[in-house]
Amino acid sequence: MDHNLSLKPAGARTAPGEWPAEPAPMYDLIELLFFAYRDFVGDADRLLEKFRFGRAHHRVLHFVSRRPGLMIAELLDILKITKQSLNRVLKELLDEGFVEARAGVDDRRQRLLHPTLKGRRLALDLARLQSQRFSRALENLPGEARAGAIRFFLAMIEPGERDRVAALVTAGDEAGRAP
Amino acid sequence: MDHNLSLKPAGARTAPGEWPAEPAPMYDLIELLFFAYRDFVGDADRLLEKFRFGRAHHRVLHFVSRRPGLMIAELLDILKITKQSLNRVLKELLDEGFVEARAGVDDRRQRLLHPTLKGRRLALDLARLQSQRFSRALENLPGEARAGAIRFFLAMIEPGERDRVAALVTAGDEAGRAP
DNA sequence: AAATTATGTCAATATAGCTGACTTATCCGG
DNA sequence: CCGGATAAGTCAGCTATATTGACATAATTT
Repeated sequence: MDHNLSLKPAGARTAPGEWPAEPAPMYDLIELLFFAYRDFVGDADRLLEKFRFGRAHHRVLHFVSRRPGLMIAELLDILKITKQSLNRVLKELLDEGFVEARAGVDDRRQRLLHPTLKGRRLALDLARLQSQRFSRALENLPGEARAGAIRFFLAMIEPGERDRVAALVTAGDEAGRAP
Repeated sequence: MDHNLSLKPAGARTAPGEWPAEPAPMYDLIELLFFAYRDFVGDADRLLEKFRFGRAHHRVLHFVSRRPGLMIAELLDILKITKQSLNRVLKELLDEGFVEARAGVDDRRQRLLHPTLKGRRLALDLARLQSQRFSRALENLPGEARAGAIRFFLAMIEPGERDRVAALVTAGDEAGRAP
């Protein structure tokens, strides 16, 4: 099971007589992340297909389920897409009853997004699929692998975004319980 | 720097009096991988934009640079796209002199793909950008983090594909040197 | 009342992928 | 040497996801 893949030091592949010894690109990490991510989203893709949804729908449904009561503007900020892009996908989720929008209480211009029961179920099924892949991956790895992966992913995120993302990820722990 | 993010055990968030105690989805890993991957590809996207190329061009250029002499069929198999999809981007890379195709020696139907000097330079620049993100991420992590990440990514890949990918990743170590 | 904000909408465009159908060139086996 | 298989290219049309720009509406703030 141990593929023993490229665990040699990354640097120092320079012809003899060259100077600053630029480290070699980390092709192993680059390629493995590419394939790992592809398989990771592939799980969800197959389930989404049955509802004629795409990845865009998944992302919206996911964050609406994780942060019920989310404003449109917040969602746009998380996803970093334009409102026109969001609208097509969101409209389909609303029309087909996976998400519902309630007018804000203190500001009635706001449309606060909530998952419906159906929406929560699909979001949970999708999250379970992806969690299963993580579980299976972690099964054969040492116990600290999960915490290590979390720290690694966080470190990969753009520093300026890191705190926002960390807040988002932990915030979801409190929300998403009360219907 | 330590965000101490969701390092609590994942399971056992069930209302009192429920039975098989299904583990809670790993929202932290799911979301962190999403954001980490987005920033990871974002680096390359910005450079590619200057050449009016997209991610599709990047993937083709990357694998052609890593495995010079690659056949079209092999490339299709790696990327898992159709030849029609490949053709558009490959044609642009050929037209603009980043990649060149040479007829196979033993089988002249084959078009063996090679990066040009220009192509190799761009591929290297892109790989360097992404490697820098890995380096910066690993800087603040323990020494075993790199090997841990490699094992984790490999474990995330679909089991049936794992050996192929491992072979691909290690194979690149031998190729990519002789022009 | 005027300006700002939150959201929605119309139109056009780009990129990246897909299916299906058909062609060309080459190779290989009988 | 012929016929089938293989490697690749091409044409047409479709979908999904995103973009920019311009404009509309309603509610809130100043």
